[in-house]
Amino acid sequence: MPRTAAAPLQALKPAPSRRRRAGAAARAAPEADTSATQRIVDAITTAIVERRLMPGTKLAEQKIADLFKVSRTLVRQALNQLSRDRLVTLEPARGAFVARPGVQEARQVFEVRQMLETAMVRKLCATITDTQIAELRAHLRAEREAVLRTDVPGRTRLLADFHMILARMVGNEVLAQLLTDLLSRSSLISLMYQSSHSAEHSQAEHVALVDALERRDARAAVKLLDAHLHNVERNLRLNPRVHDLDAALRPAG
Amino acid sequence: MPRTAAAPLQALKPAPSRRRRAGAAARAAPEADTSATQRIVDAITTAIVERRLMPGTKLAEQKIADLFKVSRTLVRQALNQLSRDRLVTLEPARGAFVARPGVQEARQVFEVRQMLETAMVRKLCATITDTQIAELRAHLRAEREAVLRTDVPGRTRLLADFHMILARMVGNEVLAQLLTDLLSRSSLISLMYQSSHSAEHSQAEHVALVDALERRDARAAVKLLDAHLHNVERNLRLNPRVHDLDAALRPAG
DNA sequence: GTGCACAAAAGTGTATACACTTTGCCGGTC
DNA sequence: GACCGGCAAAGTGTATACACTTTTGTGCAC
Repeated sequence: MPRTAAAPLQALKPAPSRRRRAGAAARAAPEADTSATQRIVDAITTAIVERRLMPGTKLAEQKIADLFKVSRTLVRQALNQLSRDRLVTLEPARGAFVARPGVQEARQVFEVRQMLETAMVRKLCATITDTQIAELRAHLRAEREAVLRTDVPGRTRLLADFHMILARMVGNEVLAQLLTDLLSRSSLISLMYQSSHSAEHSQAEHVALVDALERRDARAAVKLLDAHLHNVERNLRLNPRVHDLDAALRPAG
Repeated sequence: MPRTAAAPLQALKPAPSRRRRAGAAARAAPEADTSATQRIVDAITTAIVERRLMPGTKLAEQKIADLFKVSRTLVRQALNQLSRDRLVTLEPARGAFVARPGVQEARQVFEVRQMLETAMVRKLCATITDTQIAELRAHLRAEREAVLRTDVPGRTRLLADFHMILARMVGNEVLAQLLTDLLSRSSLISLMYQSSHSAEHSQAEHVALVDALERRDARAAVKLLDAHLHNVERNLRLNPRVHDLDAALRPAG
C-alpha cells in the first residue's frame, strides 16, 4: 500500500450527491442548502458505506475540519450524530473511530432487520401498486447493470437502496428512517466480516422477491425476504477465524 | 396558572435517576460518571416523558445552560441528540422546541411499534424462562400499585418500561435501543393527543399478555399485544377535535 | 387608531481560545 | 538491555467571543 497512513481521510474528499434524512421535517420550507454539519455527516457516512473508510480508522477532528474548511465545532457535531448512528464510536478523550461492530451486534442488527422487513413486506403486499412494481423493476435493472460492470461501490449502494425503496413504499417515514440506520450499519458489518455472499446472488434474490410482490403473494414474499437476509448473514464470516485475529486480540473481544 | 411563563424550564430541575443508553459501549470500562451532556439529555427526556414539559415549549440554550451551570456548548450537544430522538425539533436560527408530533407521525410510530413488538413477543415466547416470567410478574405488581395510588408520572413510566423489559429479555441490544426511542416518542404522542385509554385498562392488558407468555402461547401473545397497541392508538384523539384548536391553527397543521 | 419602518434586544451559528488528558519519546536507573 | 519516570507534542473537552438572524418594541406617517 503506497499511501502514507497519515492521510486515510482523503477518502472523504469526493463529496456525496445524495441527501440523507430527506423527510426530517416535512415543513413547507423550500428545503434550502444542507447545513455544513450535515454535509460532513453525509460525506463520512457514504465514505463508510462505500467502503472507502476502514473500520477502526481514527477520525481526528482537526484533520476533518481542515478538509472541509470549517472549525472543529461543526466536525464535533457531525461526529456526535454519527456516533448515535453507531457508525463511529467515541472514546472519551481519545477521539472518534470508524466503528468496529462485534459479531454479537452484527447478529442483532440482522435480527432486527428481519423483524422489521418481514412485517414491512407483508404490509407492502397488500398496498403495492403496479406503478410501484414498475419502479422496483427499474431499480432491479440498475442493480443488474452495476453488478455486470462490477461497479463495486455502485452495486453496494444499489443493493442496499432496494430495501430502502421497499420501506419508503410502505409510506411510513419512521420505518424508513429506522431502516436507513440499520442498512448503514449492515454495510459496515459486511465490510468488516467480508461477505462471501456474491452480489449476483443478492440481486437474483431481489428479483424473486419482486416477482412475489407482483403476484401479491405475501406468504412467498416474506419467505423470500427471510431467506435473503438469512443468506446474507450466513455468508458473513461471523465465526472465529484466522482473519479476525486482530479483532480477537482486542479487549472488546 | 400562577407560574410566570418565563420559567417553564424549572420542570427540569429535579434531576433524574435512571441512566439511558446503558449498553452504549459494553467495554470493560468501569462506567464512570455520566457526562454533563448526557445528564442534560436525560433530564429533558424524563421531563418530557413524565409530562412536565409541554409540546411546543421553547428550550432556550442560555436558560438551560444556566440551570445546569454549563456553557451553551454542552446544551447544544444535548439538544442535537434530542432532535435526533425526535423529542425536540430544531428550527434554524429560531431555536429548539419540544416536538409536536403530527397525527401522521403518531400513526407511523405506532405502526412500527406494532411491527417490532409483535415479532419480539413471538421470539420471546420461544425463549422466555420462568425467572423472567417472575420478573415480569414483579413489574406488573409495581404497575398495579402505581395505578392504584394514581401516581401519574410513576405509572406512565412503568407502563412504558413494561415494553422495554420485554425488549431486553430478547437479549437484543439493538432492538432495545430502537424501542427505547419509539417509547419516548409514544409518551410524547399520548401526551399531545390526550389519551382516553385508562391506565387500568393498559395494566390489565399487560397482565393478560404475561399470562399468554407464561403458557408459551405465541399465537395468543401476539394477538394480545396487537390488540393492546391498537387500543392505545385508537384511544388517542387523533381525529380533528376542538381541543386541538391551537394545533390546528398553526401553519404546520 | 392602525400599519409600517427601523432600531434595540435577544438568541442562534460558528470560530477561537484555553485547560486537561492521552500519547510518544527521551533519559535515567537498576 | 529492559523498565520506570517525566517531559513535550498532539488531541480532545469546555468555555467564551463574535457575527448574523430573528424578534420585539418604539415612533412616525397616514
